[in-house]
Amino acid sequence: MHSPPPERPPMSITSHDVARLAGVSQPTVSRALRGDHRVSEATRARVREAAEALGYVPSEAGRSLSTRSTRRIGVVVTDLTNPFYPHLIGPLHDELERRGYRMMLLTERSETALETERLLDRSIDGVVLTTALIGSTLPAELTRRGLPFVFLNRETGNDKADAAVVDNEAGGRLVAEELVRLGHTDVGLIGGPADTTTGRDRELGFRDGLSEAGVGLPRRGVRRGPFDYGTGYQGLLDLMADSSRPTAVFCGNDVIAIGAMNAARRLGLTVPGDLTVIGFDDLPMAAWETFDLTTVRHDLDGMAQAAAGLLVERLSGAASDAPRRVTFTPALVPRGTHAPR
Amino acid sequence: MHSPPPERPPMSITSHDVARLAGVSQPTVSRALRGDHRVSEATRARVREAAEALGYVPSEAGRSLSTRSTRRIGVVVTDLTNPFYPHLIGPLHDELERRGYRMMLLTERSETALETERLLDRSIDGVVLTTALIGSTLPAELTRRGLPFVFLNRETGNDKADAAVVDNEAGGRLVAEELVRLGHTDVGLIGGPADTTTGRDRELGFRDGLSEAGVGLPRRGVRRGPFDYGTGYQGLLDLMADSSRPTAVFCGNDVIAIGAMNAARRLGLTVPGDLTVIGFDDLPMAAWETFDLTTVRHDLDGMAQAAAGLLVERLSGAASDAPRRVTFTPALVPRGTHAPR
DNA sequence: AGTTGTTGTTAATACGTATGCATGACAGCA
DNA sequence: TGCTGTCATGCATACGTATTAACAACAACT
Repeated sequence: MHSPPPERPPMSITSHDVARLAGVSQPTVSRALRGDHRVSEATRARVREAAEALGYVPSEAGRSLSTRSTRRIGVVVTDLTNPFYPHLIGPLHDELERRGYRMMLLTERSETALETERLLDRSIDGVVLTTALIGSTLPAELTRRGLPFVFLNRETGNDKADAAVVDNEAGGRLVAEELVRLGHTDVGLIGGPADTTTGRDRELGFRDGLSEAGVGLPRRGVRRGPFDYGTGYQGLLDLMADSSRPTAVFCGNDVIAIGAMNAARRLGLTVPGDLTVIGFDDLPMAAWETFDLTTVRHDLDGMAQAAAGLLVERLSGAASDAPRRVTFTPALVPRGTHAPR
Repeated sequence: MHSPPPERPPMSITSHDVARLAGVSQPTVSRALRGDHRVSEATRARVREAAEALGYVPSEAGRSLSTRSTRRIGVVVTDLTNPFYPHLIGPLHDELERRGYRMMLLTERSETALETERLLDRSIDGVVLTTALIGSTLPAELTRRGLPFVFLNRETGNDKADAAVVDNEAGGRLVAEELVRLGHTDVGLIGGPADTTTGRDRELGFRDGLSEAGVGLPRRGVRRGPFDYGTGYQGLLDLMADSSRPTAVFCGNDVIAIGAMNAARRLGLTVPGDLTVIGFDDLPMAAWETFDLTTVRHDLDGMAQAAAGLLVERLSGAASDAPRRVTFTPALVPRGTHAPR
């Protein structure tokens, strides 16, 4: 069974009520409150007063229906409890707000048709994809339906679309160069998923950097998994259970690195004495004394702002047709978890 | 040169298009797709087929306008980067989803009139308040406007409304009793804001528990601040700069406790050797080896689910008028950060 | 054969706002 | 005084869906 029909939701004030009170027509109310210059000052004042008195708030649905735009942006994320995303979404929210848009968070676990419908019911004007997977068909679908979108942080690899991303390869290479400089020859990698550009490209750059210096990355020195704590924790346990223990490990992001450090602690390994650990992202957490994590920093705020800018410009028709990419350059932040071999 | 200003947003399929293709009227499409039993099987099939073929997705605005309901819930939060909230919002999102509602995240810094409007433009059917402040006028305003809401985690103290909360006083008392049992007589508190029920009541219970055992909590042994890392970090530095250094500190939540532990590390204090630290919430982070934090656990998921349930029931009119409270009982989780004096 | 249902469908309309078009008032000008 | 133009406002309508009421078609009773 279910709920009985919710009789009549409580009355609410419409522009007609305001019009009646102010002694004008409904369209005049609309124009007056939206600052249309064709309304006389006297009338505008009267309308404002009436609206104020009644506590009038324009209906979002009515406006959307009429203007065919919602001033709302959908942001697709999978896992909010991963600290990375709040730090990405915070600045994104603020920047969208600043540009007159509201953020609508869409926490999608999978790309079911049902989930996709939520993007297509015209309740949002555009989409920010932060957790795109390589090979995802969602972007193509959005393009087909004419719903503008922008990649933030991750891409799909194939789709040509607006994007704000870090140069992940460069970041991976930075870490490789540092490890080489420190004299490490037995290195490990606990990377992100292979079907994400962030996972793939960081690994790619890391491998390139190593091989240029003649350092190998054996297959059994590599573990991969979701960008979360568990991946780092289990990944390090696995790596260390193997006969060829690495002296340094590059982790796909800070959260993985923190998982790895905790596992190291459990194994009684000191960092960086017994093991060098390097992360990626430079979340605030990385700077905590407990971790003091050496990592790769990039401009998370700037990236989020750029994505918001790209999308909003496209929505306003100000953008050219060609997709635009904004790439941020990462930098190594040396802290306390790396040491010479 | 390129696309003209997108005067007409790209065509989109409406129920009229589906009707035309299926050779029926628009209302029939509406009924057929929504499973109205008065539509014949044959017609329903034809309509479904047509809808499928055209890729029809009903317009959310149209539906909202007509039904006067959006199946959307606004969730008010201040700071997403505080790990506590994602852990609260995750299960909340899932439970709302399960009950057929979508979550709309409203990240509000302040209670300006402008912000409040977003709650009142009829784009949401109800509100979950997770960061209510004691003395806030927002709940009264919502009541006045007939917008149902529920308190989750925090309350305002005065308003009588549905709420899902922990017994914060009991939690604080648990900690006091444990510290007393361990023989601590010089105790400190780094609490949450005094204008939050979570901050106030945990302190209240803690004080009660202490005084019942004849242990005092001197004014200079108390620091308060936002429920964040910085509060814990600076709070502990301050406490330890004072002449009367406590041997144990109760922190308003886990995030504060982690800040405090990091400060302890900076000061060269060992935990729990030199200092006992106890938190509140039992976030996953608390169990990390690095912290191994003794804390107070409560059922975060259950609380979020309860809040969703209370609100949805009220929306469906199934709830009685009387406000209902669901209170969760906390329990001490002994880990590695507490020790006898 | 006439009445009464029953079933499946359409027509008309409501929801709240925004906008193109028409209109009325009034000033400026000759 | 008539003509033109500007300004402020109202009228009619569109947006997309859901719902009420009306209506056919047809079966089932008297």
